[in-house]
Amino acid sequence: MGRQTGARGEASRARLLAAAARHFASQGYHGTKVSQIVAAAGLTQAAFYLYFPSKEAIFQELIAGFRQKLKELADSGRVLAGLKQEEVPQAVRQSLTHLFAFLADNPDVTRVAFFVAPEAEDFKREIASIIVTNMGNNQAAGRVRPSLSPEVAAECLIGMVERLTLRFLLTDKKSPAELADKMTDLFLYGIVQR
Amino acid sequence: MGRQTGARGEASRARLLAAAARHFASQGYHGTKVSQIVAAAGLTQAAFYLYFPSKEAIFQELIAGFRQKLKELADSGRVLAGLKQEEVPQAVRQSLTHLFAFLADNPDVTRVAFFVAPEAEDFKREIASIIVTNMGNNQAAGRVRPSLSPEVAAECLIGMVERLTLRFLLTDKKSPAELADKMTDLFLYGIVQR
Amino acid sequence: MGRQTGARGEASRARLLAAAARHFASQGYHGTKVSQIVAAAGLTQAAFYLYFPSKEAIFQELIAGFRQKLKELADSGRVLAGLKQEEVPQAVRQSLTHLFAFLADNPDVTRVAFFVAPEAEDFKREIASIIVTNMGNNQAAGRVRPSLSPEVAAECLIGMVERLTLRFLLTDKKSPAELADKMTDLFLYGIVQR
Amino acid sequence: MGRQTGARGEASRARLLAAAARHFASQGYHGTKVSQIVAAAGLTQAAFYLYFPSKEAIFQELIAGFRQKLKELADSGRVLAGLKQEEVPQAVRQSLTHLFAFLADNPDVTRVAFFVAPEAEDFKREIASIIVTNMGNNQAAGRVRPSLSPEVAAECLIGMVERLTLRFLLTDKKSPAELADKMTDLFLYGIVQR
DNA sequence: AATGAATGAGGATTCATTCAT
DNA sequence: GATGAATGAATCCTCATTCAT
Repeated sequence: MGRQTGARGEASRARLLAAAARHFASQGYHGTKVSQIVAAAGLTQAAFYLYFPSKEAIFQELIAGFRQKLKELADSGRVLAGLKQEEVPQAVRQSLTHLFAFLADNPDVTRVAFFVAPEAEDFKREIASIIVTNMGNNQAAGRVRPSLSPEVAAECLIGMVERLTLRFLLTDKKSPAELADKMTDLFLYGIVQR
Repeated sequence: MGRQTGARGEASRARLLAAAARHFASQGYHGTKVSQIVAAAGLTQAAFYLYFPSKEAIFQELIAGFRQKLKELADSGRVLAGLKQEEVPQAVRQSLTHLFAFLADNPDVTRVAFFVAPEAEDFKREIASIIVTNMGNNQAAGRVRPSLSPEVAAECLIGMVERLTLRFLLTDKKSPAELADKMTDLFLYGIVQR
Repeated sequence: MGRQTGARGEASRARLLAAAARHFASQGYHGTKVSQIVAAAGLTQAAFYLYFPSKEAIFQELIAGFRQKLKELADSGRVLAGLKQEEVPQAVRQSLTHLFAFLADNPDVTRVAFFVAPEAEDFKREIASIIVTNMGNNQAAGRVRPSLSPEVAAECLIGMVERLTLRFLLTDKKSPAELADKMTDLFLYGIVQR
Repeated sequence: MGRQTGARGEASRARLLAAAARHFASQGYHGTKVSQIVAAAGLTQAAFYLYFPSKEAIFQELIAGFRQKLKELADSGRVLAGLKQEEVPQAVRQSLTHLFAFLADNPDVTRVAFFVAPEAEDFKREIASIIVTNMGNNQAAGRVRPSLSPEVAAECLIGMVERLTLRFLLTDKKSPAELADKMTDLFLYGIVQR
């Protein structure tokens, strides 16, 4: 809990974080016991408290960095307004690819931050409001249909990402690029054949 | 566990279920204590076990009926294939309205069954596979664009419902009809201005 | 921790209090483990928390009543000023007899409230200030030598009671009456032969 | 545990002792953590065990020297018997002045040895028995009133010193000389106006 | 139909102490 | 002369569950 410098301590700390992510992801916060985390990290319970002041603290640390990064990625839709009509799909596809790639890289933390943290809902609302702003701008720029509600569209976007991530990404069923491709197609043009 | 007949006992049982739904919805399974449920129902802890064999059991009972009903609603997209092209939007809108209305009627149980139950994921997969089938049929009937993946579209549909429910329905921000309307527009035609 | 009515619960509660007093008295607060208290009371640890919200709480409850009673007894020196000179010794003797009798009746709690509680010092200061007031009055009434400092005399009085209690009363070496008698002689007239 | 020679080690050891005294004095034995002692001494916990075999050991070392010195001071009442009646007050006053001065010089250790050590009681009994002997001699020599019990008088003396020390000396409210003066007056002549 | 009283099993956290470096 | 890292053994407290009444 202080200033460990040695590589040995750093490694133990990292093992604890990884083990915690794994367990929190699959069993939730209350379902995860400190005893399980330390067992998975090959340490004793007392050692846990050398690196984290509490179970709550390791949980928070796990999602803190993730959140920051995700907010940045959510903001990538910002640029659409400046593009030509025909460049839009490619830009959306790329943003989503980056997003999915990041999530696929951190599967456990993604689960924790998205689905198990009690603050997940607040977090998603923050993300949503970023998207709402961008969606509004894109609407004003004539890139998005005027009949749509930016608030609703933003939530739908998040909902789609959420489910696709859980269903195809974290299960290694589809690659980030493929998923981004399919989702872009649906989100931009809808399902109806015209 | 099932031979209570008197009206008094039935009422107590119902109070326990309602209290449990409220608490599970807002604090999750592990976060909800049997002591809280009985306190909210005006009974003692021992009385709880007169009506339910365990905490787990009351939880399951809470979501059982909900699941059945929801599967029926999910299947309402089945009819699309038989419709004329111009009747599709209205039919989708109506299905979603019914769905949202049902969810809005059971806000606590919706939260529990959708967001707190660990089996929620399995349940959603069941729902998804129903939708996949219907989506495939609609695609074959030329109602749905052939480039779309039914699996992906089904998950997206669920994700949208999920987020909109959580965000606008359970918070009384939008009516079932309004939400169905906006979502239909987006899901059928996408966001892009053509 | 709620409203137990039954005689059974009341008895368990009383056993816990008695056991706690015994252990706190001989081993101090930190030295006493909840496990020891419940073992002595013939209960399990969980039962402890049926009656007291915490170890700290049972400790406080133990000394609360004791303090109140003791403050009353400390104030009994008040009446001296109205007495004739030759009645003073008898009055002091009687006050001390009552005091010692009370302490002897509650040996464990006396030890706890006087010697193990961290707030014991504050408590003694309260007692001291009551005595200081009375001592001052008695001085003004010509019953107490003017050269004495009431503050110092009050503390000395407390110190004497403390040591005599610990040494002779709680060990059953002297009766309250005998102790009061000897202490009165010393406190009133000092040790010097004239 | 005793072969440190260097000045550096000696200084660390001294810092540990001083820090321990401070903490034991204000928080008691169980309330003081080894981690607090070493933090106050600017060392790590492992270093503690370079100088002391255990927490208990540093505690004992702290009070050992103090006890020896105090027993000598307690014995200073011995000489009264040889004095003329009019020299007695001055001699008592001087003894007490020395005693109080010593205590004031070692405030932390005084608190520890007098009020926190569990063996403090045994120690005080030793002191008491020295005083009893001297008091008996002084009684036989006609310096002390024959009606007094030496045992009781000795305990009262200790009780007075205890409280006055805690209340006025360790709080810097009165000087050793002043305290000795007031206490002598009271102890020799009592409170009653004749 | 319900309660007062109790429990077993565990859960997070703390602390004195150790040891390789 | 000192440290980083780790541990074993407790400790307080919680909770779902039981049972005699």
